[in-house]
Amino acid sequence: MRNGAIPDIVIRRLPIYVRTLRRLAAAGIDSVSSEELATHLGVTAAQIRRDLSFFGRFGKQGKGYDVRHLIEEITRILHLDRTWDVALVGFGRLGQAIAHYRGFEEDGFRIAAIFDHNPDHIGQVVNGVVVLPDYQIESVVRESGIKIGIIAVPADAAQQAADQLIAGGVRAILNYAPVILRLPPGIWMREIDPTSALQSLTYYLEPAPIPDSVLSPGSFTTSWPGSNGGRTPGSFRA
Amino acid sequence: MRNGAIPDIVIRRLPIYVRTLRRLAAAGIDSVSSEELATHLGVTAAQIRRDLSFFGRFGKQGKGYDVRHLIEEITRILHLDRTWDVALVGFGRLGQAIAHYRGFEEDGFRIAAIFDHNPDHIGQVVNGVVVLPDYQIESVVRESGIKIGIIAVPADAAQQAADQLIAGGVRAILNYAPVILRLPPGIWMREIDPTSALQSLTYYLEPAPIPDSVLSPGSFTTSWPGSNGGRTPGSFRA
DNA sequence: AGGTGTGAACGTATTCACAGCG
DNA sequence: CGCTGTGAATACGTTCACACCT
Repeated sequence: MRNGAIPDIVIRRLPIYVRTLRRLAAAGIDSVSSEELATHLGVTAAQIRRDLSFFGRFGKQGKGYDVRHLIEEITRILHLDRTWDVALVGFGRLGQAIAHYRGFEEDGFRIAAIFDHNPDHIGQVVNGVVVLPDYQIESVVRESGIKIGIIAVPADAAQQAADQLIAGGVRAILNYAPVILRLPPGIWMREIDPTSALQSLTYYLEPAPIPDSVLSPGSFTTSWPGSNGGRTPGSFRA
Repeated sequence: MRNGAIPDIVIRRLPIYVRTLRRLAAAGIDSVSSEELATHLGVTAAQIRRDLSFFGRFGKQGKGYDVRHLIEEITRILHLDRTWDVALVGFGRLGQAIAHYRGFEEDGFRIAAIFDHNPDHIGQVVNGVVVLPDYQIESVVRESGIKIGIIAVPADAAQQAADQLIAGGVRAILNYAPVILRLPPGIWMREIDPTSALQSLTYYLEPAPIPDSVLSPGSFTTSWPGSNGGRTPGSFRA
């Protein structure tokens, strides 16, 4: 069991561990070794053992980890043993898609407030939540004790949305806008940026379209080596 | 100018550099020092200089970088000086949101083929593109020479979607499904995973809702220190 | 002077390899 | 014996600091 600050990169892997462990549990598996779990995750066994060792000693020597127990532990570490209210700013196409997405709810996040600038959107109702004008962000967020915000507004409105959320007491932000947000210390943020993901992937593609000649689909579709075979970054690094 | 393989993490930063440089260009700025650019980006000047040095010597001593020229160079490095056709698999709520998203188009990506399993979706038309049955993925992707795929299907269908895309010649995948894809060597992938982003953010929040007493909003909303002040990970690390 | 490009130093993350426990 | 937990070794990424160029 380590002490001191835990690296953020370790924290970011924990949700994936939980997700995988849940699938194992659902498949009726109640014990895994770090080696088995590593295979499912596409990482090394040493990494899993080291990551978990930051928080405690959850394994049994010679046996492995109890799946259900490990799920509970990580769930507790991440504070996922409760439902979190979230404020969504932006109810354009993207915001509406997010508001209707059932996945968040299943994983313990509830969109408890929605804000937009456009009068046409204000007053609409999603899952019992009314879209409010954006000038109410600070007060509503503070009064409802919301600590998590999702930003789904155009780039030029994102910084202001962040400022208002933070003024209302939000301390964690999921940002879908393609801008770099300036955040005060103590505020945590993750970015969702599909466009730059695509724009970095093209680096690895041939500049010109290949004149569909020698396209050998053999050897490919079959099974294949462990995690990180031929220099494609594994699931996590990406 | 370095040689050999360039770290993927450097590649992933380049699109953000371009985005920021474009904003500067639009603001009529035609020259920046690494220091100025670093301020805009929330990273260190040394990192920018080092990153760029992997590809060439684009700066002028005592002057900085020519904005327009640097945009061109990075655009060329990333192969963004053309339009890329993309295959979208999945036309449920998420897939439809992606299909309608104008942002990709603006940045040089064209959704040129759409596939789904659900007969109700097949035959629908978006921007002149017909939704095709998923068993046609491999052949259509191969015949149209598409190298980039977007996966927006449920978790349990994602691996098969990936396999079919790859069988058709796709070499880069943007995966929205919450599963770890097994990919053969030579295939590149990025994940879009809002749920686990949220689930890792909650680690940093108090487990119990704070009884809204001392919520000092002072000192906050104002301006603040350089990039990475008080231990919130900067824009990039996140 | 002003700012790049880069060796060297540093810090962080991953992997090795094994002592020790059940 | 099998597998964890962890020091030690290694690999990787970032930052420092300065020679050098314009």
